[in-house]
Amino acid sequence: MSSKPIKAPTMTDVARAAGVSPMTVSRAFKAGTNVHSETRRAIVAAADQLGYVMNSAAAGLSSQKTGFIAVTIPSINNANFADTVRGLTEGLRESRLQVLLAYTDYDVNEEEQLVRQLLARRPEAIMLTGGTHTEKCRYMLAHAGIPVIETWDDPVAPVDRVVGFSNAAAAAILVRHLASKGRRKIAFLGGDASRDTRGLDRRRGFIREMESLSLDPTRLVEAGTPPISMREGADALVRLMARWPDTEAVICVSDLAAFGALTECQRRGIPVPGQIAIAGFGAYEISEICVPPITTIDPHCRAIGQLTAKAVRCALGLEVPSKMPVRQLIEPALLLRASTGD
Amino acid sequence: MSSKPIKAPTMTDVARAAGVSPMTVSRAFKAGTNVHSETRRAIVAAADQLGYVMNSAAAGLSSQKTGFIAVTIPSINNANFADTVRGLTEGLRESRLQVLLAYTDYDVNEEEQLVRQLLARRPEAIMLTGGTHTEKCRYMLAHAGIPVIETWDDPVAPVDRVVGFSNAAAAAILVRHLASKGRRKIAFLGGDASRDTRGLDRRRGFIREMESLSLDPTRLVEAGTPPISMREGADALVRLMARWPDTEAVICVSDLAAFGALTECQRRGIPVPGQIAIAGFGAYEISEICVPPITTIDPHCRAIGQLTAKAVRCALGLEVPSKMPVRQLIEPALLLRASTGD
DNA sequence: TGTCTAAATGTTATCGATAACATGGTCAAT
DNA sequence: ATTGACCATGTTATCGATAACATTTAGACA
Repeated sequence: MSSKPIKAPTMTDVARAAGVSPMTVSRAFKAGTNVHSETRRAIVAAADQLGYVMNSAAAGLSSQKTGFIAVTIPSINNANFADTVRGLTEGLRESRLQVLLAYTDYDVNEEEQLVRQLLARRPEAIMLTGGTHTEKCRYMLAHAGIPVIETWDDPVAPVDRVVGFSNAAAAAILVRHLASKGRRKIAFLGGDASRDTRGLDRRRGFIREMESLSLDPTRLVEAGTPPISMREGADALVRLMARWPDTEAVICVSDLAAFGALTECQRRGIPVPGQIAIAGFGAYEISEICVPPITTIDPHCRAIGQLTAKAVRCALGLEVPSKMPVRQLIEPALLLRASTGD
Repeated sequence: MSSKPIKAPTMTDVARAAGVSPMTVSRAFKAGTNVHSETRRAIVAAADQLGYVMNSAAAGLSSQKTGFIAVTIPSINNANFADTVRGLTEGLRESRLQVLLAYTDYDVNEEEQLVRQLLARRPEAIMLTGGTHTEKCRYMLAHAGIPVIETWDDPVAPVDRVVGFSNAAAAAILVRHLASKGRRKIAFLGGDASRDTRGLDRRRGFIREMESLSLDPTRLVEAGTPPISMREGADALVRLMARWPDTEAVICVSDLAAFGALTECQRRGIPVPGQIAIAGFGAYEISEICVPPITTIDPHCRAIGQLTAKAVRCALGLEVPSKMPVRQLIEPALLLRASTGD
């Protein structure tokens, strides 16, 4: 069936079948146009009969409106980014804009390719996860002539608009909390340095805050290539305890790594939080439901998506008043759980 | 910056800047064409300088090749579908095809909308998750004139090609295994009936196999609207034990629900697998790493994606020999773990 | 009745690229 | 010198829709 390339019907075909001009068909498919109800009915009938599906590439070319916004996320298998996309989709539902998704695999070079491909389809705006890009990528974005929204970060030199938070500050919150509970030998468990700039920012925030509290900031364990899996979190905990057996707390780059570390403690009979406290990042469901539940940071993923939607609407003039700060920062929340003795 | 709608440069702009005709620019960007190396260099330089990005809508219109395939998945936050997409992407890397992703939220009406929007962009093939669609959706797919691949299912009346497995048979495998271990009072924990047809198929397979073993197939707990969260799995376990306190095993529609149920047992001091055995579905990482690890079914997600890629290449004649069965069934694997006493 | 307005529809040009064909050069073989 | 093959490039028509303008018709109102 698929092997016969029966050419898909065009608007002209529908027009002929309905006995009108192509322009009338075009209007019939667009809301808010003056087409006689009977004519419209005949056109819709003809279209259904032919199995007609509009060619939106042609429509976009002609009208210069493609009706979608592009979104890059690091991974399609991440509850945090999924929530952000959900918030974005919700916030755009009322408008005529769809979301076109692509994932970068936590790689800025992959991102550059992707951004090129996405911009080639002429989105009306683009949302990026993170504020670190290749030079070429920044240049393309800046010259695309559309609103660009960087999220999940607080970039020093934003391309355009920002909806995010400081990953470094979020890590610092955890450090301060653990220190306030009397834990002094605190480790950071994260991915290796080449990718996942948000994870790197968290590590940077960890180091800075440890220093400012006059604590040793060198207990850093590399768990592998981001995204860090639960297994990698577990393995890294083994290395951590081998090298620094007296560690009193570990801050993990994500809840998934934290959960992996927790399970390893369970397998080894290390009491949590008795001997070691564990904290994660992201407020994933697992951190709430596991036993014991894990202290974490909630970055308000969905709100990021919703605010991004608003930023897009403002930038495109779909919202009145169309004023809104170009840089929107969200305050992450600390969720205290049993894994840190709370 | 984004507020000034500086029109993006076109191929004609690049041509002018490089002192050649637009056609030469077009050729310069296409591999395997004869363009003098110096000319090409000048064109690329001009394009970079202008921040030129090709308009692939126009290119697709003209060449009748859009260079992408459409993919619908139920959710962007699911490791199983993510793995399938990854396998697909890998399998398509060598070809000129990109993947365009959209998610249905486990809703066939949403899927219909989505399929219409995707077909409107004229993909060269489309992959769907599941074999259940609205009538209109099937009609559109059948008339799109492109290869259609239904996955993650074994549909009775496929639209075109299939790469999948029987969800019912997979559930039956679990039933047989638990029965063979002497468990007779087995429950099924799944989502309510209106959505997620793959989950429904698993339940159907559970009931049929229980009946054929002369066991009571009526211990069915509804955990909420798919996708079932860990929390919903935990809550459902509470209801299950309230209603049928003597239950000896529970098969969950996914590993996430199974893990939720497991944590609830831990909170309530119910021994697993001592009092109750727990099995999941999907071979998610969590089922392997949690304590105790959970018995599950591995549907070979990535292989589904890879085979789909191959099916696409065959259907489009990119592969020699371009012969391949139209219906590819994969055998899910049973992974035995401690949660069922293995 | 005549004039005006709005609704309903058609006509033409255009969006940005590429296919198909046309053209002018270079170089080797005859 | 002639032929032909091939390379490099230009020209024209076209993909499928829509914007902008043109036209026709029906009804409202003076």
